[in-house]
Amino acid sequence: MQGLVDTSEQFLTRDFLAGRQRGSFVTEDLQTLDAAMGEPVALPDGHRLVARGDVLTTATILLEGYVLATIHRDGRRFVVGVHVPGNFLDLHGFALTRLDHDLVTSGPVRIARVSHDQLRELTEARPHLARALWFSTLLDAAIHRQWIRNLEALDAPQRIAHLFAELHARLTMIGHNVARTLRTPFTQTDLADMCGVSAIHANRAVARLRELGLGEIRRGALYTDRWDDLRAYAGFDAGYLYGEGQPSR
Amino acid sequence: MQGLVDTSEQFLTRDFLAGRQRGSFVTEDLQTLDAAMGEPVALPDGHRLVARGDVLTTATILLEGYVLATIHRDGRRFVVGVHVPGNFLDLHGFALTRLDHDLVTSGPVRIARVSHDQLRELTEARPHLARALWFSTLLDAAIHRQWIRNLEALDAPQRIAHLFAELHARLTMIGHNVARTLRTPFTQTDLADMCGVSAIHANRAVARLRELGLGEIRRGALYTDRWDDLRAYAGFDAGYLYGEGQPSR
DNA sequence: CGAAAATTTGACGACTCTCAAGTCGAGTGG
DNA sequence: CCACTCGACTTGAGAGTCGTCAAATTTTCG
Repeated sequence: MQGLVDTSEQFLTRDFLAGRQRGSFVTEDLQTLDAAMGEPVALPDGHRLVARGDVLTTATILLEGYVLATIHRDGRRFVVGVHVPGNFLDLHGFALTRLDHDLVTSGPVRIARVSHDQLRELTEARPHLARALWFSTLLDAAIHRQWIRNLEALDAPQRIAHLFAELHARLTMIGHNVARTLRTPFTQTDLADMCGVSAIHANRAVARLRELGLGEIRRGALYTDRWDDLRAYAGFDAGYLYGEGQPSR
Repeated sequence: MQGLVDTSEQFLTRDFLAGRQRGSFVTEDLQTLDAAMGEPVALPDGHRLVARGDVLTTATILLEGYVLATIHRDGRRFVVGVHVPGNFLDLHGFALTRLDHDLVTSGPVRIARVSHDQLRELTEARPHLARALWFSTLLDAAIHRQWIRNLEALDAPQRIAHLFAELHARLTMIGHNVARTLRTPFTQTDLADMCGVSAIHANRAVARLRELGLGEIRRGALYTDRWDDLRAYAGFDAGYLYGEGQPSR
């Protein structure tokens, strides 16, 4: 039934900027980038791809799975970002040399790498590609800003709802089917660290969403058929994701 | 006494990436960028330079003063970033076309603009300049990540302390003298909106810092001679600002 | 001086944290 | 198949942080 024709690895960059207005970014740029990438690599859960302060010489694209950006302090972990397939994980390190955070897999993951040297050549030869790569890092920044707003504006149940609403939108952009079930490898502790609350309180927040009938979260998966209500509850507005639909207002 | 020789406007980009490892970014690039910029413009307090969703055709550098990045929701304002002189305010709009947030002056401000068209020419002709501009937006993102961590990890007094510690570091990089007094135009309501707490609670947090002897905040200005203690209290680590000193760990 | 804005204080309730204990679930060895 | 075990999840209680409402005080500025 499946596997007769496997196109999933035909283009490593298939999901890169998928669902976005790629603008003057042409197929040829994508193919060139694709050709520069190394072989896909599989990594297990909990693998640290990059540590804060490491000097980077390659950039990594996420093909499958989830990766968390974390900052540690006094033994506690704080999650400052989530990557989904199609994201360059450490492209910030191309210009910054080092990252200010760790990158850790959440669940099994597949990635592919491209060297900074090749990236430098490609970007100098292809302005559109350079623009697209820049664009993708600005997208990260826009998501960061939304997370800041969420932490400033929302309580715990709303933050968790917003997180899943965002993942729903981002995964939809890359063609995942998340109509009624959004599966993730996240434990409630992971959710807590992403939302800036204690694990115990995250549990109560999950219970609250269940009470409200907005969704049921079990072992990382959110089951719901009320996405609109969930989004409204979280104050979710997809503008900041710069999807190819309408502008942000 | 003043004004005999005014060098402050000789280079509009004087503070751009000042204090950072500008790397292969050469003086010639700076001068070229400088030449492309329009005349400086003065703006009053509370002026909105850019509204969320506006289609941008220019980029703006901040010459003097402070500008807040804000997101609004249900009539409430949330501050997601602060700009100091030398920052490009809306460079994200160069690749994104629109911004996901508003940019509003806090106190009197001076800016200068450069058109996207000129910027496009410059960046395509000068890879180093393109890299430097990209770098500066990644710096914004790194600051965003730190703010996320702060909101996740710190209580109100610590958040305010961290904010001033960050401003101290950023202003020092561009040569401001903030040895014992850091002046800002921020009201306690501004501080509250930056830290994700109510204005009343921000007031209590300010009082707490005074009680602890870490500093006195009056009309936006922080008076202290205990910067080290303030930084320790806030868990401040300058690595994320990518100053030209040491790496982030 | 007088109006408006900013700051301060008090009271009470809501949200969230920590400590402690108990339950559930998947995988292991007998 | 059952007992065991470890991690994840759940629940309860008490305390700390923070939000809101209300009102007083101080500062700014026309």
